[in-house]
Parts: sequence; C-alpha cells; structure tokens
Amino acid sequence: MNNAPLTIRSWPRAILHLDADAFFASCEQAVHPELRGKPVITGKERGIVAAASYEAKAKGITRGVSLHDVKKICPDAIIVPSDYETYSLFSVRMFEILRRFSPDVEEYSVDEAFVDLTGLRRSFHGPYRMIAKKMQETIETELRITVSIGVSLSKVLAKIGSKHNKPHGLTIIPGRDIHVFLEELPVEKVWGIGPNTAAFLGKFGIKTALQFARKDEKFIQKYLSKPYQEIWHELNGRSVYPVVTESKSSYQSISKTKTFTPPSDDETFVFAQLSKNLENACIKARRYKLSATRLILFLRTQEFRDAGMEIKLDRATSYPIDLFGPLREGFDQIYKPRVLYRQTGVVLAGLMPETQVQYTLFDDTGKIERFSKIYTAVDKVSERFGKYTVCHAASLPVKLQTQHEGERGDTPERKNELFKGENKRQRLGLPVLNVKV
DNA sequence: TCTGGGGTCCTAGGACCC
DNA sequence: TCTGGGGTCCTAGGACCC
Repeated sequence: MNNAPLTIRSWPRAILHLDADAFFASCEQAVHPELRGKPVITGKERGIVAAASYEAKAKGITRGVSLHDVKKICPDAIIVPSDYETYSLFSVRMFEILRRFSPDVEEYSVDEAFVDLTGLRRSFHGPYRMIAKKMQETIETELRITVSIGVSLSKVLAKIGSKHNKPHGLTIIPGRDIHVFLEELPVEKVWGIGPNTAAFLGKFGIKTALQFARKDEKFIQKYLSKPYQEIWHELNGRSVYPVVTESKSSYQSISKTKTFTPPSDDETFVFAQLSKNLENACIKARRYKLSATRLILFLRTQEFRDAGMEIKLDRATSYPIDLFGPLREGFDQIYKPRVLYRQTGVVLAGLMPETQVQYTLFDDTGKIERFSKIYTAVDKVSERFGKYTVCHAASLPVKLQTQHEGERGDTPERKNELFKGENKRQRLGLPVLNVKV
C-alpha cells in the first residue's frame, strides 16, 4: 500500500533527538526528593528491573535483572512499583517544553522525541547547539530530570548522537564529522538494524556503521530491502525520515497480553486471563471508536512455545459479548490440559472506524443497539469508579484474585506540587506556555 | 539479556480477474 | 488442454522499535 519510492528530503536538515535518562527512575527521584542520589529501581510489580537510576546502574544493575538478584548485587536499592500515570505526566510536560521551541515535535515514545530544528537558527540568533542546550536546561530545571540530546542531519544520526553521551549529554554531529561517530560503532547499534541484519552484513565483512555507510549504492540496492536502504541514506547524512508531528489517532491493531507468575494449568484461570485481555482490548478499541474484523488469541507455555489462532469475524465489533463465543471456541482448540501456561494474549486486528461498520440483513440491529448502550454505560462507570468496576463473569476469577492481592488500582495519585490536581484525563487540556528567548 | 507489553512496516506468494 | 501477460487484493511471517 505505502509503496512510495524512497525519497530524500531537502537538505541539509537539522534533526534533534532527545532521550530522557533512566526515565522511570528519574521521575521517581523528581517526585520524591528523598530518593535523589540513591539507587532507585522501578518494576516492583513485575519482579524484574524496568528502569534503574544511574546510582543503581553504577552498582551493576541493568534492565531485566530479577529483583531477587538486585537485593544481592545492591542491598540498599530502593525498589518501587512503576507508576505509569506519573511518568506520562512528565512525558506530556517534556513535549510541551519542546514545542515552545519548535512546532515540529514528534512524540516518539514516552521518553523520546524528535524535533526538526531546520531553519531555527535565525529566530534564535544562535547555533543549533545553543538551541539544544536551552531545551535541555529548561527541561532539567522545570522537571528535575535529565535528558540527553543529539543533533545531526537525519533521525538515525541524531539518535546516534543522543546515545553517544549519557546521561546529560549533548552531542552535535556535523556532516564533516559523521565518520568519526560511525567508525567505532558496531552496525547493530544503528537504529533499525537488528541482530539478523547485522549477521547478514557480517557475511560481507561489514562490522561497523562506517563500513556500512561507505558501501556503494549498487551493493545496497542489490542486497537490501527498502528499510535498510533508507538507513543507509540517513547514515550518510541524507534525511529520509520526516519528523511526524501529528499525534497518533488510530491503530492497525490493538493487543493485550498478560504474564502471570506462577504459571498455571488451571483451565478456568487461564481462560479468565484471556477473557480479561479481551475486555481490555475492547475498552481501548471503543475509546478510539474502532471495531475489529479479526480476533487473534494465543497462549504461551512455560517453555515459551506459542499456540495461537486467528478468527475472522463476520461483523466488525468492539463488544466482548460478541467475541466470547469465538474466543471460547478458539481457546478450546489450542488449550491443552496439564500444560503450564505463563501468558495469554489477545489481538484485535483488521480495525475499522466504528462508523463504517456494515450490517447485513441477518444482523439483529436492535440487539446491537442494546449492546452499544450497555457498553457506553460500562465505559462511563469505569471512567468514574475505575477499571473493572463492572466486568464479565468469565473474567471474574482474575478480578477476585487481584483484589485479594491488593493490586494497585487506577486511582489517580497526586504526589507532587508539579502535578497538583492533574490526572490523566485532565492532562490533555494543559495550557501551553509561551516562551520568549 | 533466555523473555514485559505494545506496536509498525515490508515482502513474498497465493487467489482471483481480464 | 495448455499457454501468455498483466493487474489487484489479501495474508503470513519476518524484522525491528521502545
């Protein structure tokens, strides 16, 4: 569909990439000053390290380490559960600050952004380094977290820059210095090149990013597909990837998965997990006014073997009640008794806008309308009183269990004068502050 | 990184049509 | 019955990202 030929954008461009340092842990330290300077780890709810503060990293803690091991490596580590609501508020604030400098801000992930600075030197009366420095200072003083920045001719190079010096780094890679930064960089560290492609390139003697960038175009076109041709151009300072300003408004697919410990072979429990996945995915679909035409479900065993199946729906829907039948049928086909499962998952795919759903003569439109009313009401209740105030009976075993464990609910927590009185729903309406420079 | 949770895009190949 | 050429749509699966 999107088979547009590769185009190189006008150049030279000035692209900035910003990456927050140890984001989750930094947010915790910003909100709780008593944690500053201490080894802080988030991910308590999962049992493995989600983020580690630089103090913790210095003691040898890395992402993914089990909390059990953390206590051995670093007994004084402070372990807290991840608080996504707060991190997301920091994230919004961070993007807001960037937009004071340029309207061309891409919110790439919760802790990363690209900004197109091309042409801004004039209005800021100074070099790109100065603009970047100012952005960094503003974020660091207002939010009390640190960020690392890279500025170069393309997104791929800007990313290399922001990673070059962390934390609190600011790296400019001008065209004439590109080779300096690529020389020592293993090719698999380049954004978009994974272990598979790195292994393939290795067969041609390409080990570093510079060796890859220096290959001639004929070679690139003969052996590599479009994404890698694009990366090749970007590494050579020719911008291909634009900074995408529009915020995400739609989805190709919506998935919900859940890993549970310990693994279980209890059929009712495993199905309840799946059923909760389905309810969550449907809630999200309804929030974006999307309906699914395909339902994918899968189970993962303790040995990481997946069993899954895809079901085509004869009518697009976002109501669990339409989907429990197919879900159960699919489940019965892939579930094996006496096998230990550790994860379930659901994907809603083939999404289309709710308004475009076609009904056939055989659909009971009266019934559909009633479902619509019921779920509108359910969504309202959830919004006011928290998720899962109302849930389907099939998901009940999970709900009861998590209540028993005292799982943290969705109650908005206000922890800091930084976000006094704000919660997720309000944050979208935050005023945008203007800055004079 | 022996393994969280949520996504995207691209390509090849089959089905079907003229 | 076999043979061409050309196009579209859809899907499965690979590869990567944070």
